[in-house]
Amino acid sequence: MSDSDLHLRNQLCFALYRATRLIQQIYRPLLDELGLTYPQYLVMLVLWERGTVTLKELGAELDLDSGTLSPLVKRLKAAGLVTTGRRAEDERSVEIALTGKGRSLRERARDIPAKIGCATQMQLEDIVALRTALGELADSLAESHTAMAAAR
Amino acid sequence: MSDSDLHLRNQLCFALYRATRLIQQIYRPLLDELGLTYPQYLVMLVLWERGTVTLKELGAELDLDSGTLSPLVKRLKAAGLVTTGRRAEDERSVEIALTGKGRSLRERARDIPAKIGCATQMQLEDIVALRTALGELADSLAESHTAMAAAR
DNA sequence: CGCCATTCAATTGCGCGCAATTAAATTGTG
DNA sequence: CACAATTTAATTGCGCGCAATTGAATGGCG
Repeated sequence: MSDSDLHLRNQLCFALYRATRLIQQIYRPLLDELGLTYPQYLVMLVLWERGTVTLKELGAELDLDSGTLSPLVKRLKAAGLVTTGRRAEDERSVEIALTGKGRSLRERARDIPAKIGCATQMQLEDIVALRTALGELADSLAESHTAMAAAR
Repeated sequence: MSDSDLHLRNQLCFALYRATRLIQQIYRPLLDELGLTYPQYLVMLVLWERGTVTLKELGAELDLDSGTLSPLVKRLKAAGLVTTGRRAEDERSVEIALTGKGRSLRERARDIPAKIGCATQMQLEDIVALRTALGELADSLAESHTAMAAAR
């Protein structure tokens, strides 16, 4: 344990924070053309995979809660990309479904990953390795977090 | 280029986004004890290294602009951790300096990196490798971004 | 020197993230 | 069945991030 641990550039967390914001700046002009923000794009990715999801499932997939997702989905709805409605079997749940417009937006998003990959200047295998390492880190952090929450 | 590129879990960007938010959730209870948010903590790290910085230098270090930093510094000032003032040689610049209270807060922050390291469940060498990879990614993204901005 | 361009910070507006609260529907239990 | 506990969303409030605008100080150039 040394003082160097408190140096900004020695912190994994700052490296994550910086890389995350920089990569979102690469996405921004591409997503602007689709009229989406980055979190909205993530929601659309889930919908393009599944067609229909509940808000709760969306939250589990993205690690986000209703405080973030409710207003976000409301904006997607206002943009005509999704419809929402309570589930008949359980009226607590909200189901979110793609509209035709929402589904067709996927075509215009198709070339985004390639453009991003280009900006990273990385080999595909390095990207995959980094993604895998980050996924494992996130999983153990999620575990630590729920363990700490349970201890309270 | 296949459709799988549009799958959420195949995106490096989502792995970054998720890991960043999860690690900040580990920081939160620790920083709550110091009365800091995570971005405020980053600013304090820079100040603990340098003692005094201008807003511009702070922005260069953290990749943040005055729209984010001005109100953030105002809150640190309200908390009695820093003082601010215009530089005599150039009245456009704002200099931010630690107060005694701000400097002494460092003692209470000293054990945070170790606690975070613990939560990651990673070996130190793996953490360093990941941090290095993220730094390189961020650097090439920053380069792509300025290149694209210049093209406009 | 006079004037225009540049630099630097502050402000405004908007969309997240997230904690905390509220409200409604459902489930579990006596 | 009645009633308490749980689940699910929506809302409120606050602090970022970031684009865009504004205003003041400085630098450059004729």
